[in-house]
Amino acid sequence: MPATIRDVASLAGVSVATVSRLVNRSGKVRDDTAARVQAAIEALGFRPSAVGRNLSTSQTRSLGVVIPSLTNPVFADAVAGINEEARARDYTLMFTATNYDRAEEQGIVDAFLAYRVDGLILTVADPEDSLVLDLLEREGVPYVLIYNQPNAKGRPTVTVDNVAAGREAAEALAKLGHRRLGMVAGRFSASDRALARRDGFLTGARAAGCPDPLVLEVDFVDLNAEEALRPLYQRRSEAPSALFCSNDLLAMAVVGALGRLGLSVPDDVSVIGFDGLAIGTQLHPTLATIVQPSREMGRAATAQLLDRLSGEVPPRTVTLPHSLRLGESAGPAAKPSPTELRDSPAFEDEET
Amino acid sequence: MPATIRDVASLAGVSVATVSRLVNRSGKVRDDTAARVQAAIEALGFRPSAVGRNLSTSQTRSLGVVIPSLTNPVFADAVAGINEEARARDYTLMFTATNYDRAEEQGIVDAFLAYRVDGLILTVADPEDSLVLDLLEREGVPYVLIYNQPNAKGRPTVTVDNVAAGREAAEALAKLGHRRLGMVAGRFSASDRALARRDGFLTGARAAGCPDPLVLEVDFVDLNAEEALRPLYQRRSEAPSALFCSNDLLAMAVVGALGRLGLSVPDDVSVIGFDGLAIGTQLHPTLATIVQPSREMGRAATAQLLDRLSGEVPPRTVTLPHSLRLGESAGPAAKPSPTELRDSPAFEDEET
DNA sequence: TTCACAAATGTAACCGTTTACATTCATGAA
DNA sequence: TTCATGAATGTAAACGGTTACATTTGTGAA
Repeated sequence: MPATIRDVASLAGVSVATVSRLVNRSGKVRDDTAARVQAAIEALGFRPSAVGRNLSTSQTRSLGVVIPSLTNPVFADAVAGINEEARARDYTLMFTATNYDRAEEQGIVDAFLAYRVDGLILTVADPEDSLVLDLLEREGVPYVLIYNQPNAKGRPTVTVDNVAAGREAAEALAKLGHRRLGMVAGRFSASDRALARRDGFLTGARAAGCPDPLVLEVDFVDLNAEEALRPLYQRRSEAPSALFCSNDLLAMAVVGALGRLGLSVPDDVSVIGFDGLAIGTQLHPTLATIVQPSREMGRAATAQLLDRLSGEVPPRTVTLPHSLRLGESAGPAAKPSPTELRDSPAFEDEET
Repeated sequence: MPATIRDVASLAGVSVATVSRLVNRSGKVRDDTAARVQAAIEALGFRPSAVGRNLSTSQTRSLGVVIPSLTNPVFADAVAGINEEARARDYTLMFTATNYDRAEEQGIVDAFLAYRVDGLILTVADPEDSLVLDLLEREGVPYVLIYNQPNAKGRPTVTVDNVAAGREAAEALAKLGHRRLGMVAGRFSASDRALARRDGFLTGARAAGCPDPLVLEVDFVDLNAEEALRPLYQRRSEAPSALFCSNDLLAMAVVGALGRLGLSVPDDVSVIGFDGLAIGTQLHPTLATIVQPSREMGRAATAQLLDRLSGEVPPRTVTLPHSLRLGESAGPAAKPSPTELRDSPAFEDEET
């Protein structure tokens, strides 16, 4: 139905090659012919078909984006960054969320490959053991991971140092005087990064001489933070006085749940999240968190991928800097009462 | 580089037509030939090119999605719904965010049209006066709006009744005893729905016999809620005791800002948002809000669009039900002190 | 066995571009 | 005027599928 390059050519009385050259500035055309062709293009409302072009050039100038979920704003931020960079370079995005479902992941990548995307940006459950990534390698389709941990298979990733960040979270809490630390995380099976953050957190806690933090794994998708925390805070004196959460959304829920359990943040319990969601700075108390540059990660991943497509650079793993944002939700530990001092499991570790 | 249908055909010793028929189940092929072809497909790792198919069938089984921003989870939720429905029907999504920028909007739609998407789902700044929508009409490309207000031009939209919802917000606050109402909104120029919510809110306030609410327009993208609210709450007795916010993200920021200004929610000020973001139920206090079924809106828009593509239904505007979720952030108005009673502008309106 | 008819398969044009290569045109030098 | 040369333009073959139509094969009835 829409006008084709042949329609334009015949209306302007030139060959398709000339039209193509003009449209793509890929060759010289005399000014007067150019004007005639241009007029024909406008008269017909000619819009070159990317489909035809894709077929003939065997590239699509499109990228596939595969992330677990848009419900977590951290991914939305990354997609925003991907979108910006792709737009700037005149690439188009094919997009989908997998809802943490591996079969879905596979189906989607199949679809993207059928569309012949030039490359993919994705976050997968486990990069070490991922059929989709194996498939991409086999087919030679370039890709970059984001958020995923750098891994033994050397798969190119743009991320932050989750282990170091976890360690810093523990250190920060210890420096505030907390001894009884805890961590609340989503299922580790769905998130290699949460696992890395935990490892760092445990290391940091030990290094600071704290007893091993309690780690609470919760169902992030269908969360009831209050129920999850209630048993823990039934015996308040033994419960963690500071909680590290594997992401900000979780941290916000934890702060809310503590409030509803009658505990004050940060007076009774400190909470620190991970992600650096913008909304965290607006809340009261503002959310303490490890900030990762999500938008920038999206941009960087896209930039690398597109550079690779134009053959300039090899795949590589990039670690972007994170930072600690000490919001109001993390405060100094309360001075323990004499009884608590005696009962506390932390007591024996205390320097004297 | 990848195997083509001709490769498969020649390896299996059949014609391309037979391969095509098998792949698409579009015609009969004898069992033994089918097996031979199947074997060839697997041997070559043949993956039919959507590009070739698109060209020859002149459809792409892809949809364009254009929304203002992913930073607001309400859009992310809708996209999740769109994604689900599209996947279920085997359509692929091309996606982009416009950052509330009209030029960007135009460029993106141009790109999507070049890719020959079969249809579009979008949220625009102003559906009455939108060059992109005019363009789509002209080109005869089917589209559905989401979130946008039903409009004079009869453009198909999936939305909630924002006016009624705004009215209900006012009524709910009035029923809690509030008289001095206020509204905090993003720029109306970027959001026809915020405008509709305001209109409804004002109507509702009047109907309940409240003085006209103060309306505060703030910069949503680069928000400093505390600064925006401070002047208002300098003279607390005259300031609104209840605030309606044009979206949940704003409401969360307002609750936070009030807290930082030393005001308690809901004891000093009640806050009610709009959207029904999931995180609102996790906060403390939980966020009162008008819930709109974002995911469902995305699904419904997609379903309608795809049904139209298969020629079954005409375009139409659909209004989905919203509901009031009375969270903890909205509470009864404080009994005014005698002085306040005398000074209050609301006093004269009070029933006696 | 022959024939009619249906089932299975094949042939080739077409979808809308790009582009290598061929051709024509304009220009200035001889 | 003729010719060489470079600039401008044209021709036609891809690219990877689908599909109308033609052809071949197989089946059962006469």
